[in-house]
Amino acid sequence: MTTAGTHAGKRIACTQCPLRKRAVFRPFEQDELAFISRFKSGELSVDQGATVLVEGSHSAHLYTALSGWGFRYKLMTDGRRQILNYVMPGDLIGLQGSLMDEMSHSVEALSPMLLCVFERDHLFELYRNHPGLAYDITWLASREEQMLDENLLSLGRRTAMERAAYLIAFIAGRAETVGLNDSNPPEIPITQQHIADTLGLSLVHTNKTLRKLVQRHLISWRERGCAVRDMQGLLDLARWEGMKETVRPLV
Amino acid sequence: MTTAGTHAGKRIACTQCPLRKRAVFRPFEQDELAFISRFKSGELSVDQGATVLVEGSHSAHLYTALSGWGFRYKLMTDGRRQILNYVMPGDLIGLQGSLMDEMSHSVEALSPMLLCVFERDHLFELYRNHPGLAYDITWLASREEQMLDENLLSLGRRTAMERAAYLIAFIAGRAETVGLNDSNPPEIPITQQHIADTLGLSLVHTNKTLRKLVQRHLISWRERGCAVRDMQGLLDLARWEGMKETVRPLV
DNA sequence: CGCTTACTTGAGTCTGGTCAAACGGGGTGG
DNA sequence: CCACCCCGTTTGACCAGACTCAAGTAAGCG
Repeated sequence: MTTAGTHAGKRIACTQCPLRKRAVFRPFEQDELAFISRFKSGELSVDQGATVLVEGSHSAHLYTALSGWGFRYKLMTDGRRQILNYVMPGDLIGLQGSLMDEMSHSVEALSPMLLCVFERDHLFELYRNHPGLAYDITWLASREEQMLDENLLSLGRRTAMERAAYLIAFIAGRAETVGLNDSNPPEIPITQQHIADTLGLSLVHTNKTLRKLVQRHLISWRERGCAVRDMQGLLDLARWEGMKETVRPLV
Repeated sequence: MTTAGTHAGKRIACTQCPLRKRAVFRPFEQDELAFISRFKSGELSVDQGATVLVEGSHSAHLYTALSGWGFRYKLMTDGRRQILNYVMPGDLIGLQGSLMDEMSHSVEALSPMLLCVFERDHLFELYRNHPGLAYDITWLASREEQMLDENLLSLGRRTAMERAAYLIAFIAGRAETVGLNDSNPPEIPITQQHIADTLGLSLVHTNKTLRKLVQRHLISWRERGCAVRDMQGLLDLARWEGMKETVRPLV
């Protein structure tokens, strides 16, 4: 819940960024890369469980996840927690804190994470001098909105089983496109409590639901890890078409 | 469900826009207004119940609501409907259709609506020549995200009563800041089915829940209309702080 | 070895869902 | 003018999915 991370100078130059080599990310122009490189003020490395951004704060930074897993969530005053979405490499976080006065959600690391740090003060300069990048940022915000719409549909209209199937297919699908499959089979480093807090279900009922998915050979579960065994089965069960992941920008 | 609307030339010049006079909207520079005026390609007037944008389409337009009420929603193939958010004057809609390949949700009018029409093809020009406006568009997208986060928390973690209270307070609060209170007391032109589809509840249970809110004198209800009678009571019941509505751009 | 974290499982309860029916007002065709 | 219908709302009876409470297991760690 607490814990910090280590700031460090730039270790990786943006031009060398390994993430950028992936096919999902659109190729950037030379001058765009140069600007981003200047825009980048450092790297932040955080431990599993560390809080990267906190609700209510007015963060001076904007981050792009480079590696690892995290999640965005909100808390109610009485402690109820709702996980809003998961953070994976290539995702931009903290935009709200930069644009509006303060963050309206928190972000926590699910695994060790490496983040690229940008100064919010330079954001407007980006808008002024690099319309293409500005457009990209809007595009990323719009994509986040799309994911939230999808999650909202799920919470509102799917049954527990459908929701669980949807969620796991959703996370696994995203993870795959950004190469979060270090282990084989690729595993999602998550706790049943996280799933419960995402689906809007109790821990106990989540457990029973996941158990059924395991029995149907759709997924497998081991402590703090979930792996997809039958993606199509999950999609069918959730009555979901899957996300159309298109080429996208990496700021 | 079907129905069209009438396109019309510009009736109102952006400089004369009555919405813009409201205190919630930040004052624009002369040149910004001039650009927006050129960017605006017309007005669209739609009837109650008309579909403004449809999921899966690749719209050539982008709209700003000028007057009236609407809502964004998604459908599952088997007909389940989830309302994602409500559209009120000043809201920008159709951005997804402009940035991404296609809309991932539909928009329907709850009342007659007047919309300002922009050409998606000119959007990039806006980014190129008016970084301030580009920034504003991102800001609006970010605000939408904030509202979705809030709705997600509600669906996931609030009880039926809390959800209903939250929703009505949320809508009424937003409506007030943009002056959607033609009638007195201001009424939300909505059906219990809409509420149910927003809250993720059945129609029957929604009815019973609303009935309780009426009995507690928190709201009043008449056919197709809901009015807040005790805003603080609703906020307390929902354990919600309300939205901090700050000055915002109107594109 | 004892403690903690994460996952399991069972029993009983309750919130919210489904089914069915009815009401009231507005509109329409006869 | 009246009968009829439709839409939105209301209510009751019954059912089930999800919640809470309570325990227990298994793995990891100091």
